[in-house]
Amino acid sequence: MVDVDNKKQNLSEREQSILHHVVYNYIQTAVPVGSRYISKHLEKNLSAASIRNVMADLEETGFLSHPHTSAGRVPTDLGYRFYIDYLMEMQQLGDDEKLRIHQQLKQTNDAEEMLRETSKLLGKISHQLSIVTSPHLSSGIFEKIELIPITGSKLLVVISIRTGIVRTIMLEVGAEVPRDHLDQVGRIINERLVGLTLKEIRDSFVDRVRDVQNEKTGLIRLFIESVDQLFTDSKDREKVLIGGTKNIIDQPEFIDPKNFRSVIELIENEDIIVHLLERHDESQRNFVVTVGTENKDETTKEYSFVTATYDVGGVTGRVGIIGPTRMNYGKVIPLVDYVAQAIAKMLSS
Amino acid sequence: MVDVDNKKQNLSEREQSILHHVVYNYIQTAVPVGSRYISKHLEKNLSAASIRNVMADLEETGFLSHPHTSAGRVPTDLGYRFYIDYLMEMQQLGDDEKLRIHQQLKQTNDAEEMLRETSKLLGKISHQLSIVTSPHLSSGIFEKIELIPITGSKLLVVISIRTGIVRTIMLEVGAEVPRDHLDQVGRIINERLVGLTLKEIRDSFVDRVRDVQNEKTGLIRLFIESVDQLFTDSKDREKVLIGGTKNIIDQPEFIDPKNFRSVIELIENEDIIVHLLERHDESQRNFVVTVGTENKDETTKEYSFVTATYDVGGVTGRVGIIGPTRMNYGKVIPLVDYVAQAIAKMLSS
DNA sequence: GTAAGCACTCGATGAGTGTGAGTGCTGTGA
DNA sequence: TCACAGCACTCACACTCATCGAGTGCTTAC
Repeated sequence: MVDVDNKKQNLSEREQSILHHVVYNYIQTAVPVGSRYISKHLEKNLSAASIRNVMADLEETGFLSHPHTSAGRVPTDLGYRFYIDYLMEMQQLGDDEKLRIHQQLKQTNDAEEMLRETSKLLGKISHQLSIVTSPHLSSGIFEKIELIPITGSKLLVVISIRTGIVRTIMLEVGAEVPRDHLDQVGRIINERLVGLTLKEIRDSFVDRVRDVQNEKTGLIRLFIESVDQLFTDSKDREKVLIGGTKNIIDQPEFIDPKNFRSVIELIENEDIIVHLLERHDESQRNFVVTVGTENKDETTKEYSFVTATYDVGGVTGRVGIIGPTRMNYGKVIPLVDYVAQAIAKMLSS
Repeated sequence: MVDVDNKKQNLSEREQSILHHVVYNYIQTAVPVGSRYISKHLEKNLSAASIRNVMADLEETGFLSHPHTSAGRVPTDLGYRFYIDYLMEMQQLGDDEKLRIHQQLKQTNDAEEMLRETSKLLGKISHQLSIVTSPHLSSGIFEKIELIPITGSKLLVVISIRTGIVRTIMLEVGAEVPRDHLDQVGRIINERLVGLTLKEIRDSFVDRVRDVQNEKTGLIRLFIESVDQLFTDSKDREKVLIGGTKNIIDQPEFIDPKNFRSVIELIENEDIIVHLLERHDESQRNFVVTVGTENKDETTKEYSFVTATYDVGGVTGRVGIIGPTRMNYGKVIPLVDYVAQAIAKMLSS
C-alpha cells in the first residue's frame, strides 16, 4: 500500500488536475477516458500528447491504469482514494431528496419497517445497493425485564432498553414456573442490572446473581445458561436490511453477467456484509469509505462501501451503500450521512 | 382456456406419448426438441416424418409451439398442464435430501430463523426460487393477552395463540396507565375473548367490549382503535421469506439479462408474491401448481408456482417454489409437499 | 518541458458465409 | 387411410475477415 498522504506533495498541480478529470469523467460515463478528450474539452491549453505524458506518470505511480493498450485511462483503487481525500467536491443534497427522505421516515411507525423502507429509498436515490442494520443493542442501557409465562413450558422474556427499544426472546423452561416466583426473580434481576449496558450484563451476569442460585425452580440457572441469547445481538436479531437490487443492475458494469452473480452473492450472503460492517464499526470517524481492495475480502474487491453510523442515545446502527468502485462519491457520501442523521432523529423522538 | 379433461380422451396414445417425450426432454435440456431426436432415441419404431405429423397436430390443438420455423418443439403452458395432470410420474424424494431437510429443521429453535433457513435449503435442492410465509395468524385461537408498560407512554401487547405462537405489538398510549388498571383491562379482555380465533375477534371486538367503555383512561378505546393492528396479520408481520436467488440464476433461461430483471423484480416486490399466494390459499387442495399464464399476473407469466400449505393446529402458512415454466415438476412437487409436512411437524412439537 | 507527427495496437462492428438442425409438403407404397 | 422417405426451404449460430477508430508510445523538433 502506498502512502497517500505522502503522495499529496509529490503530485504536481497539473498531475492532480488531470487525475481529477480522469476520475470525474470515468465516474460519469463509465468509459475509459483518453488524452485527446481531456485536451479537447477540459484542459484546452494542453495538447493531447502532453496529457499522455502526465497520464503515463500517473500510471507509473499507481493512480491510473488502462484495460488494454489502446484504451483510455481508468482510475485504480488508489486513484479513487486520492480523489476522495483531496480532489473531490461534496455535492449538496437536493431539497427534493431531503423531502423524500423525511416523508419516507414519517410514513411508518414500526421501527424495522421504517428502516426497511428507508433502505429501499436510499437505493433508489443512489442507484446502488443500500444497507441498513438494525440498532446494535449491546451498548444499550438495560432498563427493565419482564417475564411472561406462555402456554406449557415457554417463557417470554421482554427486555426494555432506555431509548424505548424493546427486545423479546422466547425461552424454553423445563417445567411450569409459578407466577409469583417469576415476579420475584424478575424483581431481583431488575434491581441488580438496571443502568448497566447489555454488554456489561453479558460479561458479569453470573457474578451478579451468584448468591441467588439456591432457589427451587432453577430459573436463575436457566438465565445463566441463556445469557448469550438474552443479552447479545443474536444473529437473527441484528438484521442487515439490503435493498435496491433493481436499481444497481442498471449500472453499466452489470451488462456482464458475471458481475451479476457477484451482486446476487452479496445480497444472499449477509454474513459478508455483516463482517465488513464490523470492520467499519471499529473506526472512530462517523462515516467511512472503503474502496475496492481496501477491504481484504475477495468477493467485494470490485465494490466500494460508504457507511455512516446513526446513534440513538448510545445505541447505534449503520446505514450505507454498496456499489461498483466507479461510484459518485461526491453525491453518495453526503446522502448516506444525511440519512443516518435523519434516522437517528426519527428513532429518538 | 381449453378444457383439459376433455382433451384427455381426444389425444391418442401416440400423441400422448410424443407430448410426454417433448415435455420431458425440454425440461431436462432446455433445448427445443426435434422430431429426428425423438425418432432416433425415444420412439425408434416411428420415423421422424411421422412424428412431425403428430407434432403438427399437437401444435394445432395448443399443446406445443415452436419459437421459429426451423426450431424443435417446445411445450405451451397447456402442454405443461396436460403433462402435470396426466403424463408425469412423481419422483421419489431421495433419502439424502430428506436427511438434509430434517437436519436443517432441527438446527435452529427460533421459528423465523428456521423458516428462513429452510427456505434457503429448498432453493438449493430445487435450483429454484423458494418462498416460505410465516404462519397466517387470523385462524389461530386466542389464548391470552398480556399488557406490559414500557418507558413513557408505550405499551407492549403480547398475544398468545393456542399453538404456542406469540405475537407482540407496541402501542402508543396517550398517558401513563397505572399497572392495576392494565391488569384489570387485561383480565376483561382475556375472559371475553378466550377460545375465539383472531379473525372472529377482529370482526366482533367492538361489540364484545361495548359495556366497558366508560372507564377512566380510555384504554379500551385505544384497543378498539387499534384492533386491526392487533388482530390482523399486518404487512410487516406476515413475512414472505424468499431465498435461493443464486440457485435460480444458474438455470439456462437466465443467460438473457432481461429475464434477470424479472427475477430481481420478483424478489424485491414481495407484494406480487403475497398476492399470488392469497389466490392459492383459496384453493381446497393441499398443494397447488400454477403454470405460466394460468395466474393472470403479467410479470410472472413465464413462471410456474408450486406451493403447499403447512398446518399447525389450525394456523397455516405456505411453502413453495417459483421458477421458469420449464421446471422439473415431477421432482419439485413431492419436495415441496414433503417440506411443508416437515415444517408442520416441527412447529407443532 | 511542450508539442506535433506517425506507426502501431487492440477492441468493436458488420458483412458475408457455411453449417446443421428442423420443419412442411408431396408423392408413393402398403 | 396411414406411414414414411425425400426434397426444398428456413433459421439461428458460429466463424472469418476486413475495416474503422480511438488511443497510446515513441521519436523528433522547438
